Amino acid sequence: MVNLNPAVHVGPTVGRFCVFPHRNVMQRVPHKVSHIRVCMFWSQAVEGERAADGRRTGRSLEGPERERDHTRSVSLLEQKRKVVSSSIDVPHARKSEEEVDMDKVTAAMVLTSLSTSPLVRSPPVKGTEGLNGWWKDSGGGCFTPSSYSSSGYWSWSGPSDQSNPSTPSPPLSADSFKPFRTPGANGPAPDDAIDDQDGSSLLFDEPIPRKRKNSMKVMFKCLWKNCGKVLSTAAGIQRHIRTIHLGRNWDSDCSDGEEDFYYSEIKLNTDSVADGLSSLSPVSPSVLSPVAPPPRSPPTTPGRSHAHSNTTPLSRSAPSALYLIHSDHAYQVRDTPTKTTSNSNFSISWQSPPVTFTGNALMYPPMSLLSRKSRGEGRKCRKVYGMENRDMWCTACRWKKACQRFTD
DNA sequence: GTTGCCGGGAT
DNA sequence: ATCCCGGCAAC
Ligand SMILES: [Zn+2]
Repeated sequence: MVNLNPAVHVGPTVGRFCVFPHRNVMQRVPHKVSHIRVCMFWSQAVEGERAADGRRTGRSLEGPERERDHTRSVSLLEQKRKVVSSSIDVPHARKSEEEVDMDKVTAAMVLTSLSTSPLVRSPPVKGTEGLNGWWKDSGGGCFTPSSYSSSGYWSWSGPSDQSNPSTPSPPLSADSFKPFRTPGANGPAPDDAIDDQDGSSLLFDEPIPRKRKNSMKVMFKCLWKNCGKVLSTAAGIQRHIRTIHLGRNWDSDCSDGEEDFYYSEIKLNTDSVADGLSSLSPVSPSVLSPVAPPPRSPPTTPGRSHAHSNTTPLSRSAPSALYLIHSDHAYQVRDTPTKTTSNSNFSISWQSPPVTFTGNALMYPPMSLLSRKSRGEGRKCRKVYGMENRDMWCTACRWKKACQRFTD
């Protein structure tokens, strides 16, 4: 369509040479209606929730003449959210009673955490919709049994090695799931990485039941006046409070949770292992290792100048971005130098970032606001080659992803 | 206004 | 997996 006949106005002498974009001009035909069915990851039982939305993208040339017609987005978001909550306990099959129960509990917890907007822990999402951002993330992370493998990055792939692509996620989801789980829940699950002793996962009153990074040592401090005892396990501190201060009986059985109010979690930053390489271990190390070998905490991201330096050692995706940048260029059609990083599938944990926040009440605000990622200032393919040579751009640029040719 | 690119949709 | 785009923040 749109023939743009090259403005070959035959000049007096020569036809003016003109480069014009003949890129895949007719690539996207205006097409049909797409039902936006928001199929959440594990529940797609949404019916009646569809919006027909004729959205065509006639893209005839470059930029400015694309047309859009409908506005959705907000309502869409709304919908999604609804989906989540409405189908929150759509279990699959019959289960034993306990399990069903467990599901409910889980569901309840999820709901709870959805509705109580997280106070601190402002994830680096947009200012406007912190909650949404958060919600999205946890959605991906928590609810999917085998979430969305390529969770973070739009392209990842080890050309040759690559264990199967769907593996990476499990630890991930499992991990993020943790907070929402009831201690005994998974029956035989040998879970419990260091950080979550049975007792502690019960405390949801605390704003953030989130995953902890491991360079932190978490302690629990009794807040009872004049006490100030510090124990290393939640169970311990609970017991302490129950017995010493509340005068309850010793066996934990029915902890009505009251003691939760009297202790607080503090984290000691034992961050010493710096080694950057160790982090190559495929999945987020914290989850796998039972003993939480402090993998490393990148307080500052070495590579990219702008980084999203987040003071907390649990910084957001910075580190991963780091190796991603150099290691996965699979999509890169040309200039693919080599593909460093021998193997080790990096499946990046990626989703954890928003989840990170560690502390709770005690956490003083070192700086809740991290600088937003600044734009890399170097010019990129787009600028260099210009719109009209779009097919000289690197693939990433063409896809509006982070440029891989001119990395900063 | 433009540029870089994240998040996510479509295929 | 690949391609594309909406939209946003940084310019
Ligand atoms: Zn590029």
